[in-house]
Amino acid sequence: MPKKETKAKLFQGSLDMLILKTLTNGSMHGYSITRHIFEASEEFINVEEGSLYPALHRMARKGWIESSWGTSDSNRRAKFYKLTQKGKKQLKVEQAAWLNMNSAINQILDFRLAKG
Amino acid sequence: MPKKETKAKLFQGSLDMLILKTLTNGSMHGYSITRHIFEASEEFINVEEGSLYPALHRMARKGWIESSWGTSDSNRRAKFYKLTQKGKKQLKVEQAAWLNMNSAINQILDFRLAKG
DNA sequence: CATCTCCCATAGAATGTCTATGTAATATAA
DNA sequence: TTATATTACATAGACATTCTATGGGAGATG
Repeated sequence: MPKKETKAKLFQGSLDMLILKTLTNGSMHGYSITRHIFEASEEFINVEEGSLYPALHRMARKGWIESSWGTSDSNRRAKFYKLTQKGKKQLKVEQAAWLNMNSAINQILDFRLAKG
Repeated sequence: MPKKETKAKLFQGSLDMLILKTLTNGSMHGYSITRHIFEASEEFINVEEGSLYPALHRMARKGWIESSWGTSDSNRRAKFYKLTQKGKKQLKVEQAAWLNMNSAINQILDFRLAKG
């Protein structure tokens, strides 16, 4: 066996935020979004296509992102997504929630009984 | 309306870790576990009973915790759970995964294009 | 011309959390 | 002593999100 691939599973609920954040770097097509997330996370987070596309469609339905067909760097048909104002607001909301939950969880992980 | 209760939803996959960690403080019954988590998180994380008990049963099935009936501080019948060796190992695994994912996500959130 | 990489998409499984509901015993307040 | 609140366990079913698996097509590469 080549490598201990422990397949880092995403915490459910965090993908939207990662996509929104990635799109603050500018309009991007789906495939490219996963590449960015992969690289930005030092190859730790690999968003599966079966997670990505449903998420993008969901987010478009909610008005957080908008799509338009175009041509990718490698000259292929690709659907480009860009953040809407609503999406920018949503990102802020999700980042705040993330920070709160993050600190709450870390507090529990470091929790020590210091009574008396 | 009294308060803006934005109901902090748990990221799916983190509850087991919180329970395991809580039980490192010693044997505890279910209801008490949620109280501990609630207080340790500064009243941010309120684990619903519909989440808690299925989680406990799941974890018992996996051999991470063991249960036995006893009497609570308030003199009621309660099922006490304690960590097994397997559970302690599992906690380490989940904490490591949490730290990795945590740092990966935070990296993305702080991601800035610094090319050139 | 074959293969690889890029790019989109969906169905269905798996998982875990939530809401809602039910039960029951003890503690507390009226 | 009766009503209410709190403690404590439990499950069913809804819901949401991610995953695996699969399919297709078009341009790049050898």
